[in-house]
Amino acid sequence: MSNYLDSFNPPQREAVEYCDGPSLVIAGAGSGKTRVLTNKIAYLMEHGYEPWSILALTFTNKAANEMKERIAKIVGTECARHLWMGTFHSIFLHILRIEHEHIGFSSSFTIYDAADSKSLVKSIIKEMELDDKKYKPGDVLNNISNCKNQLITAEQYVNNPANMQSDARRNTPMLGKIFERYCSRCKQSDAMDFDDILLYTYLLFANNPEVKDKWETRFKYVLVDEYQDTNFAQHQIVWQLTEHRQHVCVVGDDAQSIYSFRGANIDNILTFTNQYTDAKLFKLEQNYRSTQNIVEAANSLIGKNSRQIRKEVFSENDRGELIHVLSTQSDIEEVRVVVNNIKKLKKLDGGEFSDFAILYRTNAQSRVFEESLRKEGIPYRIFGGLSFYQRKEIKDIIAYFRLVVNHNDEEAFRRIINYPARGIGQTTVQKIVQQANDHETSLWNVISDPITYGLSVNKGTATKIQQFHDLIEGFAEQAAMLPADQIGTLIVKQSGIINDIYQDSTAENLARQENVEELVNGLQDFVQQRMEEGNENVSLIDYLSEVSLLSEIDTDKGDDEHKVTLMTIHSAKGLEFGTVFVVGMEDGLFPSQMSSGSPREMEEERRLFYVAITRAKTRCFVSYAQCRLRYGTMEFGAPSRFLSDIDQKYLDKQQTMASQRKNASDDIDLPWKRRNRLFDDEGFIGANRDSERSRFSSSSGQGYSAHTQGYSSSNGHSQPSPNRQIYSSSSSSPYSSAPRPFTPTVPKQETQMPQGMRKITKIVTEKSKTDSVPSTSTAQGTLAVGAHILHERFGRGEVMKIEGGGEMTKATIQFENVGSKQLLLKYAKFKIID
DNA sequence: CCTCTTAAACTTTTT
DNA sequence: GTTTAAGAGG
Repeated sequence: MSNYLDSFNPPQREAVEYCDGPSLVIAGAGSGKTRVLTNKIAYLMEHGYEPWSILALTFTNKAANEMKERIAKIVGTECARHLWMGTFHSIFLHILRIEHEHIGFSSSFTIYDAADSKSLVKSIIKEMELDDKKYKPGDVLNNISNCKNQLITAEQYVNNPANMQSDARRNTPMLGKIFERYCSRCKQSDAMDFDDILLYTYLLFANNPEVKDKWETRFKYVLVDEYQDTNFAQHQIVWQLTEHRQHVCVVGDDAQSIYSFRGANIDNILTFTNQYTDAKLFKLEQNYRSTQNIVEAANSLIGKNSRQIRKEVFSENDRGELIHVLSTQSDIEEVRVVVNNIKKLKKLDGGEFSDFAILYRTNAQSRVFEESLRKEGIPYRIFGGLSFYQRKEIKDIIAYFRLVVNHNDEEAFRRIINYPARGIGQTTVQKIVQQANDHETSLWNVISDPITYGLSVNKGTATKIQQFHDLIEGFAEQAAMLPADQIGTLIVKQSGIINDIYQDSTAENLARQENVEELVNGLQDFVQQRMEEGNENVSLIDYLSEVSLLSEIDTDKGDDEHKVTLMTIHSAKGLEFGTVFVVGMEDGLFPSQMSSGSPREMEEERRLFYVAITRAKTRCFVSYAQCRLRYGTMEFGAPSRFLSDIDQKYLDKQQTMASQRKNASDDIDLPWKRRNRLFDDEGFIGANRDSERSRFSSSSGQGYSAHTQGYSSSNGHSQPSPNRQIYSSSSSSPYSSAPRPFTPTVPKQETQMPQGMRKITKIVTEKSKTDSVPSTSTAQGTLAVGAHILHERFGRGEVMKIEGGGEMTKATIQFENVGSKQLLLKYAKFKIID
């Protein structure tokens, strides 16, 4: 018997060792859930289960990776590598690719992200000439998503009279039709959205018993983490895979179910023992993370919910401090108080900034904190909001990758058909879509064979389309042979994206350049890592499969970095911090206005607050502001009702600002200067407030770099990881950028251009030289470089450059009074002088 | 066909 | 206050 089990408490140990039948582990916050899960997997492997016969499902890649690492420490890297461990989406995507022919997709189908889905719904609504006030794309998409999570196909939906009636009642009778079209369009595009991954997995198993048997036989034991967040589809898939052997262990905490908006059904965990009738129930109730005060306060809060599995979470840690409630006048003041507390506590405890987290309900709240932290020179990392892969330039490149891998991908096609601008506009795209719809085929097929599909465009446009077609086709040929990083680099260079992004060095473009470099570095890391692991799957499609399911928190590597963490409560789940600030505790914000409708939703919000509080190990602050700026207008809010849900004996209601100022002299970290500023700033609240904000935002042009900082964290620290060193400084890639230290207040590095960038600029100029036309004819005669012109609006100017040909000919003109402008000669109104 | 300006919509939470 | 959609002008 292994001795590592000795360190477990009795229920933990029982949960690890019980492997004969289904089990449900209810794991209170901080009760060592992950430790139980990882050790159970190790235990299984010691008891005859081969690693590849164990399936462990999580909700985030981060959780999966973390678990994998921890298991590797117990059983060794080699062994751990063969485990089937990952998110529901990534595991089943993998299986779907293997079994693609059973579901009518090619093996290289692509994934639509939320934006793609929305864009497709939008175009369908437009094509059907429906009113987008009545059919809001977001709502429609939600409907579709909910159906899929309930395993309802479009076909079933329209064939169910009940649905048709309720849609008619709600004055949206065409919902079913949109749903159908949406699905057929996805299929036409050989693409799946997130929900499809689960739906098609279920259908694959349901309709192909031999396939189901194969996988059910392979997975001799199935474990699921965060079971409270599974939706019906996920629940059913787990059932499909465990029906016969019933070797399943699910772990979760009903009190932390916070994803019902995404279809998560708390009933899955509440009624688990109904479906698996022999299931054993284990309760992990000892919290090892937090102080007694925090645990008991959280208990008193969650006790206000009605639907839950009874349990008594307790802590044997110190009693600890009370939960501090901070009342502030305004959002600005809230920020100041929180930031000051961080500085004060950091000094007091001598800990790291990484011990602190600021948690909020909505991403929009992060901004003011970000600005203040930057101003104070406090390092921070921020999650959510615009994730790396949602940035325009990144999405554009990914769209190229997708179209190269899957020519039928409609959303990728639409995104890049005219990026970089190649003179194929809306009208042309509309024509292509029209023909594709009429012939029930993909956009790509239409441009591959325009004559057969009756695509009528003028000759110039036809040539441009053909060129685009050949460009993608050319990439595809090479993609078949090259690893992802090489073909990726090739695409970035030859698609013209580089020309577009590196043509000038505005602050915005510099940030985009950094992001593109980061993506290319990521590509190289991806290939490198897989090669090192002996994994041969390093093609573009392998890369896409991975990144399309990545979220930002997953890509974060630098946990050990000394930075304050800013994130939504949702993304904080599973994490812990010494000191936690839960901010914006006001009715309407938290609980959110949207969830005031039903008690069910209100209970979910309460669970969310429970999650927030239980992230804290030693200290928890909760703050609210009496007024805050939202949607650009001032809003006044009452303290969150949840504050009164906590037993008041656990709360320390701190003084208001007025009395705090009186006592400020007692405060070791409020020197005169700052106290003065507090008074000064007080005057700003109101009239001058806007000027303060604009001062912030004017610096936020450079703020972009701070944001990027978060991503390049992996190559931003003073001691670069060995991995990074090899790849980012290699001369084989022109993308290398020097690691940049954290410089919160230093403006742009205009003066010093990174080596790599100069190189690229050179490539660009060389290229545009060879492409450029020395002179061109206009109605007025021949226009050549060096010619002087008189423009109707801009006045006198000199022609500096002429590029492009035919209708697309552009001239760069240096005007005497208004500077340099690019003019499309077809439209520009000017006369040639001399 | 492109780009700049202006108007409207927007904020839950995310794989 | 911010981002995106539609509209005008070149």
